[in-house]
Amino acid sequence: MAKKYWLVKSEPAVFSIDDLEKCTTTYWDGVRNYQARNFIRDEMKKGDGVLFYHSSTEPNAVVGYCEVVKESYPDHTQFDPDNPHFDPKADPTRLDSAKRANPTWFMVDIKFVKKFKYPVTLADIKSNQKLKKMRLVQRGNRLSVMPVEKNEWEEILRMGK
DNA sequence: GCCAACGTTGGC
DNA sequence: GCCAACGTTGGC
Repeated sequence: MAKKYWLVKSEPAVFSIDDLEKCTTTYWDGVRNYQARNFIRDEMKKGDGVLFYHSSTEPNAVVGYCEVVKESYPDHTQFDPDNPHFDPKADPTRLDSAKRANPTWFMVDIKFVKKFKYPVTLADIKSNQKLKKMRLVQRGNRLSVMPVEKNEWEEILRMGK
């Protein structure tokens, strides 16, 4: 299976590339969108490259990249009423319920690889012809996890250094 | 803070 | 199954 490429969004006020650099490896929890869930559950494989994008900040930018180090497993935060990502529909009141055995939401582990010397801003991406087709810059795309083409990955790494 | 886009929910 | 209402995302 060929290596694939992804982009994940994070608000740096919540979790930034610096936070990832500090902890090195983390689980990517809290994805609550079915399309993004399917990418995580079915398609993200160990060794895949993941661009790390800061959203809702100034400037919005791809700030580095990381790597998938553990493939999909249940996102435990869906079951925890005290967690902001709690999902009452996924919640099994009983620990042995079928819902816990058949979870709705999944996560992967990602590991820090590199912080860009030059963050690749949203404006940079929009003004680069080679990146016109990126899902990130297509109309109304709110996915927090999305696939990236190999040539787009290479171009962004080239821009960020 | 505004608002467009779009996913989800719930009444029918 | 339709669709209006509502909530969230995220750029500006």
